[in-house]
Amino acid sequence: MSNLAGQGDPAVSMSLLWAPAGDRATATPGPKPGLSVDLIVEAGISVADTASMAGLSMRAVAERLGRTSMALYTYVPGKAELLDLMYDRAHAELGGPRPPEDGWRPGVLSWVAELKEFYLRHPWVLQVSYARAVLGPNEQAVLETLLDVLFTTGLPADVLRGVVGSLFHYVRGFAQTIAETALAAATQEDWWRERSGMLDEVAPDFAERFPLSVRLGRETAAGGGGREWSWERQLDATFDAGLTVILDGVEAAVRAQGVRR
Amino acid sequence: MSNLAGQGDPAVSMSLLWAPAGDRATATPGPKPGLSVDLIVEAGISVADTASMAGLSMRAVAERLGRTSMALYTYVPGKAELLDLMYDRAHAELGGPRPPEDGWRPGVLSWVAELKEFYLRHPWVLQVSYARAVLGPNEQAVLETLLDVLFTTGLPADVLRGVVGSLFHYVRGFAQTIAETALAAATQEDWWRERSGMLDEVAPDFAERFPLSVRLGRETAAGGGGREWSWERQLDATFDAGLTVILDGVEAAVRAQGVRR
DNA sequence: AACGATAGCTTATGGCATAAGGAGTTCGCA
DNA sequence: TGCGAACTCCTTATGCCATAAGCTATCGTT
Repeated sequence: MSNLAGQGDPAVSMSLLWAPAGDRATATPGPKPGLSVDLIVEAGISVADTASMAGLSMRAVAERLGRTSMALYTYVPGKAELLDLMYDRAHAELGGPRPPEDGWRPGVLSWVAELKEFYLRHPWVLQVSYARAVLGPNEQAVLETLLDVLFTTGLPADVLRGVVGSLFHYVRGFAQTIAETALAAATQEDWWRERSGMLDEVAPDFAERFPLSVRLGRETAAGGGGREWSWERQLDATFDAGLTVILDGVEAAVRAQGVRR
Repeated sequence: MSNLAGQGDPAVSMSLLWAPAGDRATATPGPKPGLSVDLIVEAGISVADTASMAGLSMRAVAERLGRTSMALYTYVPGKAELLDLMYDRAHAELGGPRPPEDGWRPGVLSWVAELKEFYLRHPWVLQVSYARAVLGPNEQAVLETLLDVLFTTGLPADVLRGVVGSLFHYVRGFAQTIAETALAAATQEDWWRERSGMLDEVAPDFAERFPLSVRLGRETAAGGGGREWSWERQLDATFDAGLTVILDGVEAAVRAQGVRR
C-alpha cells in the first residue's frame, strides 16, 4: 500500500531515462565508481523479480551488490526514481520491431501474448502505474510496436486510442489476476477448495444471494462433459475469450469503415 | 510500494466481511467498546479518500477517531484486514439492483458509468488488487448486477467470463489513468506543456523514433478543425471509444449466436 | 606533495506496523 | 456488596523502512 501514483521527480527520472548510454566519458578525480546506474537498476529488477514489490528495499538492492543502502544514493536520487528506471528497463525485453504478419489480427495476438508473458515474468511491473508522469523509451517502444500493427487497419486515431487503451488495460489487468492466483496457489495448495469451503462456512446463502455469479463460474463449454479444469486452463480460456471479444469489436470497426468508404 | 497482493489472512477477513450486522448482542464484562469495526472502516475510507493510499496509516485512522493506533487492534487484526474491509465496504455505494433498461447495451453502459464514477471518487480502491483471495458481499453484488444485464444476451458463460473481465479491467485501468492524470494536473498546472517540454529537451529525436505514437496523439476527429481539447475531454472521448469497441465485440458475439441458432 | 572532488561508509531522524504488557473499567456472580 | 474475569485502551519497545548529514578514504590534477 503506497504511492504507486506519485513517483519521483519526473524531470529527474526522465533525464536519467533518456540519457545516451556513454554519457559520462570524462575522467574525474576521486575513487573509481564501483557501481553504475545500470548495475543498480539491474539489481533492483532481480530483487523485485524474486521478492516482489514488497521485498524491494534499498537495502535489499544494495546487498545484492555488496554495498550498503546509502551507496546507491550516489547514483540514483531515491527509490522512486529507481523504480521508474526499473520499470522502463524491464520493458527493454520487449518492443523490438517484429516481422510482419499476415493481417492485423495475428499481429495483435502475438503482441498481446508477448506482453502477457512479460508481465508474468515481472509481475511487479503491474504495480507501477501505467499512466505515470514519466515516460521511458522502452515503454514507448512497446506502444510503437503495437501501433505498427494497428495503423494497418486504417482506423482513425480516435478509435485506435480506445483500442490501445482496452488492449493494454486488459492485458495488464488479466496478467495481474493470473499472477496473483498463481502466487496464492503456490503459497497454499488446494487453494480453490480451501477458498470455496471458507465461503460455504461463512456465507451459506451465497448461492441464493448471487445466483448469476454461481452460474457464471459453474457453466462450462456446452460440449464439455463437465471436466474439472485446472485454474490455469480456466483462466487462459477466459483470457482468450475476452480478447476475442475485443478484437471482434475492432474488426467490426474495420468493416464498418470499409463500407463507409 | 508494497504488498498489494497478499492482504491479510483471508479466513479472518472473510469472516469479518460476511458477519451479520447485529452479531454481538450479549453483554460482556469490561468497559463498553468506544469504537466498532464499522466506525474504523468508515474512518479508514475517509482517510484514504482524502490522503490517498500513501496517507493511510493506522495512526491516521486512529487519530480521526481520537484514539491511538494501538486501540484499533482491539477491533481489527491488522492493517491488511482493515484494507480488505474498506475495499468491500466502499463497494456498498454501488451494486443495488437497477431498473431494467431497454436492451443489454444501455444497461452495460450505465453500469460502466456508475463504476467509473465510483473509482474516481475512491481512487485508492484501484490500488487494491482486483483478484484477491478475499471476497466480500458488496464487491460480489457489483458483479451480480452486471451479470443481471449480461445474461440477457443469451451468451454462454465462457464468453461472458471474458466479457466481464474485459469490462472490469478496462474500467479499472482507465479510471486509474484518469485519476492519476487529474492528480498530476492538480499538483502542477500546465502539466501537459511541462511534460512535453521536458520530453523535447531530453529526447529531441522523439518524433523520429516514435512516429506512430506522435501520430496517435496528434490526429483528432476528421471533422474537427484542430481544436485543442482539454485533457479531460480527450480522455473521456478515448474512454468512450474503447468501450464502444468492446461492446461492439459483444454485439458481434450476440449476432453470431443468433445466426447459429 | 598537496588539493579538491568523489564513493561509499557510519550514524541519526522520523516514519511505519505491531508485539508486549500494564492500568483502568465494567460485567456476572458469590 | 465486593471480587475476579473479561475487556478497552494506553505506553513502551522492536525492527523495519527511506533518507539526511557528515566523515573518511581514494585518486586525478596541479
